[in-house]
Amino acid sequence: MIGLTIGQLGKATDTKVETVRYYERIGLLAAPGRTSANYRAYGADHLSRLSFIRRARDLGFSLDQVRALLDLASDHSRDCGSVDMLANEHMADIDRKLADLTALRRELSALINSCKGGTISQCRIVEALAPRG
Amino acid sequence: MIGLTIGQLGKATDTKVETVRYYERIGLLAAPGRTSANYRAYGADHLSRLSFIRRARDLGFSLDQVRALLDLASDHSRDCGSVDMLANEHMADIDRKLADLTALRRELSALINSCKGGTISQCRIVEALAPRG
DNA sequence: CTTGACCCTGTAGTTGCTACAGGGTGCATA
DNA sequence: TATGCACCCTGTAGCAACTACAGGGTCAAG
Repeated sequence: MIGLTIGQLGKATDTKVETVRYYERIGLLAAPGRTSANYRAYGADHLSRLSFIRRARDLGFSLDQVRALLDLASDHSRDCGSVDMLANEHMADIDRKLADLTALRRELSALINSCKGGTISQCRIVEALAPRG
Repeated sequence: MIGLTIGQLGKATDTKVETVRYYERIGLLAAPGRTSANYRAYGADHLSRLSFIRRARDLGFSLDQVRALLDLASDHSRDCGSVDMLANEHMADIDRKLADLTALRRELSALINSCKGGTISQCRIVEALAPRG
């Protein structure tokens, strides 16, 4: 028990206080002990777990994926294949998003290049958006 | 007045019925007339406006951006520079997201490659996520 | 002893829908 | 005529992942 306040924990993990409480509410972070004034008092275990959560979130894992990762990580004797699988699935997600965004970018870029100025009534962007407008 | 039902309008624009009603609720699509049975009856103007909305959404514009585009597009004599600006801002957003995702992909890829199998306790992925875990 | 920064709970807002529940309508068919 | 089915209506609650209050209590410094 090192007795961090919620604000200190937040600062240490770059997490807003409300977010920490939110993680507690949804059962991702265990409820800590309380001081006599009913303040949350966090220990080293909370700090490391929240660090894990934030790092995984930064890498784009959903809260559900983070939960799964935490479950997997807690069993040290388990084969790490399942962790690898989760990471690879997430990688595939990212690749899909990249492809989508790239296609979008191309289309929007073509649209923007088609605009040669003038008034809205001649604007190719507006025209392209509303084919029968 | 061509008298489309909400279902027909939805089919024509590839929009779910609930989504059409949602657009009406938030004031993006004008409330149409009603039949004697209180069914919504849409006209050509609704069809073209909803087409515009859906196309812009497909291109990744937010509803707020769509609203702005619709406002701009309604004034035909206006210079189209403002439309161009909005499109360019959106393009910049896309580029930022692309850069973020690419960085993420690189980081995650490095993480995945570091895993050489074995148990969780030796797993570099878990290790990298929880530096002091 | 007061000011300000922190803490507490609980609830509602954000974005863009989606999914009911609990009803009414319209058309075809037996 | 009844009955079934697909469609329509309103209103509300849910999703992710927070964020932002409102309306209070606590604590340390000056």
